[in-house]
Amino acid sequence: MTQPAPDTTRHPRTRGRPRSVAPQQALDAAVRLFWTHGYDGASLARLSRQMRLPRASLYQSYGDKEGLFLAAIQRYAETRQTPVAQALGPQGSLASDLRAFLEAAIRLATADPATPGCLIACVLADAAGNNPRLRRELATRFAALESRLQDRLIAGRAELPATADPALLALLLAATTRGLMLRARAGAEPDSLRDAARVMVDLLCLAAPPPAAPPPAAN
Amino acid sequence: MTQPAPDTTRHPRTRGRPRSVAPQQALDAAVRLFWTHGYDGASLARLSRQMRLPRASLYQSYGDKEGLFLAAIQRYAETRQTPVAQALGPQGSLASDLRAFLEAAIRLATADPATPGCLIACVLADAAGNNPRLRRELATRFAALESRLQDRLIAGRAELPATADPALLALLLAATTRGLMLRARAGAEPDSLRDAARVMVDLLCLAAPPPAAPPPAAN
DNA sequence: GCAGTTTCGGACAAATCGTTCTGAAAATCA
DNA sequence: TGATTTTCAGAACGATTTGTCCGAAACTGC
Repeated sequence: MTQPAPDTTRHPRTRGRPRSVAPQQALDAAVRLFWTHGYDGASLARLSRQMRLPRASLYQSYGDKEGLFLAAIQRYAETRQTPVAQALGPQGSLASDLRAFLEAAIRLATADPATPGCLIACVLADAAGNNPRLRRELATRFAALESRLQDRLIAGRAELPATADPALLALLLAATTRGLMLRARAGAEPDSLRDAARVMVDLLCLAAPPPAAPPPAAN
Repeated sequence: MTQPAPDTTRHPRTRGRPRSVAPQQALDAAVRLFWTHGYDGASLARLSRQMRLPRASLYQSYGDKEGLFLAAIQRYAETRQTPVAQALGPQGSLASDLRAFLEAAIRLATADPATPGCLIACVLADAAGNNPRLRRELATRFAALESRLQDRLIAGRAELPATADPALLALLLAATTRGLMLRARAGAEPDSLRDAARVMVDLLCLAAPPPAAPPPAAN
């Protein structure tokens, strides 16, 4: 009654009554709600309302609240986190790629005042305190980002001090990134975060004397 | 009945029935519970049990759950955060003081497997998502640490690059510290965090050519 | 010993939580 | 059209939540 059934799924046709809202669109609403209110703070009543799905459908699709949360995390990772990681390239110098990465992370954490910080670093991290399954999910997500950073650092190790340990630097960079996003959740000026991020990259890359072959993109 | 009333307060004498447990001791239990389970995850039933105080006494003393949480945050700041900040000295070189500070922070976040991470950076940060009062509390706590770091950096600016901005470096260092503690909550090896912290200090202080007067403590 | 005062201890109330159930609605297949 | 299948829409469930209440207990001052 609310919607004239706008197609919802791309799959040719299913048997029963069509869903009134596309699953991805519903998940986006769940992402926003968890992002804003946290795992415990987002109640099924509000989730059902914002997602425009009856509670029964939520349990049918995701099993329980934890399953819905994990699906929202997955959706967030695909639509929000992956683009940030892709800013790492490689497409420019290591320094410029790192700058682009941190810039994208800060933009993600400060774009919408209603969803400050990072869903994974701020919300999942807290919810993982109790729940072993969520804790494993968090560890996996953290390790994935660190692995991605490490790969980029190895690819650009010519622009790093010779003694640098890519694994350690990746852990450090990931921690700093999350710390900046956490600071955004507490309400920091995006520009000050940007400045701090630039300092971080300068510290990392200016510590290395420019090797024989200077990187393509100077700034 | 449970306890033979072990004095509880230092104040000479109050009128009515003495509290069965010292307020600070009770708050320590609240700190542990919030630290482990988060704000929403720590129910009044468990808090009352672990603190060995009836719920009525909790509401008498702290008004509501939020007030109790803020009191626990205050207690945590006094007993856990302040010692970490005091490691900043100044008592040695800037590099060694920063190393001591980060080491203390990492130790705090990894000492007890039951209370991983930082109560402020991990738990309060999440709870601040909704609550304006908690959000202001978080911003205040964050700013306090950054101010303390900035003071130490200014005091040791001779050991920093001349172009360094202490305010920005303080923001960056605080973010990195919180990111490392967040990583600890997700379950990281303390030693790898320590190594990353050392890299951070090296990046910061080795970027500066040693000035005329070398710092007292070399390493 | 007798008021006065404060906390204890546990029950209680109202609301909200996650979860399940039921019947009507809306589509496909035959 | 009629049978089948899936979702919608919302009520209902038991458990748990925060917050309150009240009599008994334990202390001080007189």
